Amino acid sequence: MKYIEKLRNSGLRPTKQRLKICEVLFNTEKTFHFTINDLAKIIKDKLNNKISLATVYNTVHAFEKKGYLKQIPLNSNQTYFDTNTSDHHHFYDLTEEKLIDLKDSDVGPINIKKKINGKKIKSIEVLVKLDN
Amino acid sequence: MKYIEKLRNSGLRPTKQRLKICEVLFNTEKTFHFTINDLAKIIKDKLNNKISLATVYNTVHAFEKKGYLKQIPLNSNQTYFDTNTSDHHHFYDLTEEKLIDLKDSDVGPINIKKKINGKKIKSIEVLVKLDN
DNA sequence: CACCTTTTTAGAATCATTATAAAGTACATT
DNA sequence: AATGTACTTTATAATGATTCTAAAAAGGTG
Repeated sequence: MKYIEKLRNSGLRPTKQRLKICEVLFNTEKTFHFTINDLAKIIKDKLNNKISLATVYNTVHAFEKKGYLKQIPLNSNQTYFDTNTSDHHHFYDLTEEKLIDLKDSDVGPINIKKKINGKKIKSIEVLVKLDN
Repeated sequence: MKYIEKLRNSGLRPTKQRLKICEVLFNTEKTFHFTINDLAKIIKDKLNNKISLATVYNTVHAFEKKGYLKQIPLNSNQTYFDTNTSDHHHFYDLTEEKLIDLKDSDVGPINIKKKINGKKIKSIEVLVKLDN
């Protein structure tokens, strides 16, 4: 399995649960956005494979810490994650409550002129809200 | 009182509670960021004036709907609001968990090249995360 | 296999937010 | 000023996402 090494190299034991979650998250052509509940639902319904909700939370947070997932800043009662960890931005369709990827080139360069003493820029994220 | 008209014009009855919250939010030189709990605490501790938490929630949401407040997209367990409703962006200091305003001119023009059929851009928000 | 550490798990706990429904208030009309 | 009605406030309960707990299970090393 191709994810065993990836996990070991990150200092995470390749457990059945983590490998299964890797399959769901990373074994696809396209990247996608999801909430913890989305993910738990996919595992239960599509894969007929019960993983405890606590484990799904633990794993997603572990993957995020390792840089395999990104949180998307958004005002929602649920936290959204993105399997696309490259620099890019989002449309958020307020009517349909759906996220849409914006390629970096769709936004053009962003140049932050202000500097804060002793602080480094870790990420720049643009959220474009859409209406009808 | 200067807020009575403002409220009436928005179709909101100028109740004691709403006027008090207006004082806290809008009767200051500088704009600021806050959570519901911050606001409830200010009312209770600094103003010795108990307003039910439900009312604080209702009022803040009413003000947001009328455009007097903006939500700040951020991954946090609490919702952050901004009394500055003009176009501007934010630094988020991950270490101190603090928001810092970025003037529009600190960021430079943002030109979204991609269009979505039948959708209008309602807002563009940039979040710059800071590290040590 | 034996040992030790990490991980999983079910269920409880937490905490922000929303819903409920009863009491209070604003305000237009008389 | 009294009345009626719709809007507000309030305390409290309900909801729902997330985190905690501590016991059982699994991974990995010798």
